[in-house]
Amino acid sequence: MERGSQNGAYDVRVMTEEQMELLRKQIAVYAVICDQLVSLHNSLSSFSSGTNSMSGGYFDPMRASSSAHKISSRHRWTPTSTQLQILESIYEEGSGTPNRRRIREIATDLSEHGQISETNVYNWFQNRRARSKRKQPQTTTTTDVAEDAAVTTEERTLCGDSGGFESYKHILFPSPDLGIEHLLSKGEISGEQNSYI
Amino acid sequence: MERGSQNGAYDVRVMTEEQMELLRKQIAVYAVICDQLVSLHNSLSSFSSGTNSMSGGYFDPMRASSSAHKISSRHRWTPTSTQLQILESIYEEGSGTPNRRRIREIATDLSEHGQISETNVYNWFQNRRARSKRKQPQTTTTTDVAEDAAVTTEERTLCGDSGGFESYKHILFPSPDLGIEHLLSKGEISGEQNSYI
DNA sequence: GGAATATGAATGAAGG
DNA sequence: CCTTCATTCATATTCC
Repeated sequence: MERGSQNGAYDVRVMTEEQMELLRKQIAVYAVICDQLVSLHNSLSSFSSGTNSMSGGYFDPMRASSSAHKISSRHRWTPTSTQLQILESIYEEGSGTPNRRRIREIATDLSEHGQISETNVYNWFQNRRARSKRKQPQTTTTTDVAEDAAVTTEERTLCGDSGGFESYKHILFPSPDLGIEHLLSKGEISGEQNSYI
Repeated sequence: MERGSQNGAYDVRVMTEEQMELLRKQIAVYAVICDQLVSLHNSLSSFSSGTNSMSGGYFDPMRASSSAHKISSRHRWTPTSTQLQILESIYEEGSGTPNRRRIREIATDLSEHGQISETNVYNWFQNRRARSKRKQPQTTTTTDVAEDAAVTTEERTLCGDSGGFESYKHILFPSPDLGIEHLLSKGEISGEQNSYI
């Protein structure tokens, strides 16, 4: 890493005051964003549930951050976040079937970011493709259910669409990096708060 | 090709289910980010000010973030009693491995008694089988369990406070569109070598 | 109210 | 490729 370790023994303090300040501002920005999102979430839940109040109300933290994920992880390989990002990128690139050569490349590349083997990469692509393909054949035109709320079935299920979010690259939300000055503009942000810290 | 392209028929709803799901995911992502930021903030304040941590007045992270974990939650399908009975019957029937066609049949059949998808049926059989298999050999010897006890849950290293701010190395500020899947899937934000700064 | 349990769902890996 | 299994996670429920 480029973060100067050549400092010698003194690695304790790695941030300057300005950096610290910057960090605080960023924290504040995220706090604002989060606040807005909470509001949004609230409106969203009340909106989506519509007739059937209970089911639409809660959402899925989906293993967001609760488990610290064991260190040893003896059996199953689990891609690190960096690896996952890279893999997703490659997958998105469209080069549908990475051949053996490509697999090897990718594995070598990813090994920079954590333990990985070619088999892992291979399996990952296999599974990824299969999962994408296995979109639910039941067309998700579930819009009709809303009117029919008379039935006592409290479970307005959402069907198992899950997993098919390979195309979420286009997101509706602004990147915090972009929104930062806008959100904080009232303050006096000096112009160099761009890159993290 | 024909996969759900006829969505256009229903335009009353501005968001499709997928978009909604996407939004939920993003909200969850921001929740995670915000949570990390709060931790970071805490470390920061306790470090720098020491005397008066709250006075800085940068913002109050408002515990919303901790609750933000709960912010989203996707509803989980639950079979109705009728559905469960039918499923059990089919399972008992001995046709142990319902293939794709069978699954589809069952799903169609069960949809008469409540919302259900093929994936639900599939998962149900998978889980049912696995659980049956595990229950059986459980009766006898339990002597072997202790062999590899080294891997307990290991406290969450997420907030390695101690020194305070140097722990920011483990906190990254992912761009939401990039970090979405790994944040949502594993939440292993800490401990990995994420390159930033 | 928190631990223990049951269970739906996600996913890496194996087999064919 | 496709299917299946094993493992793990997250949530809902229940019990103390």
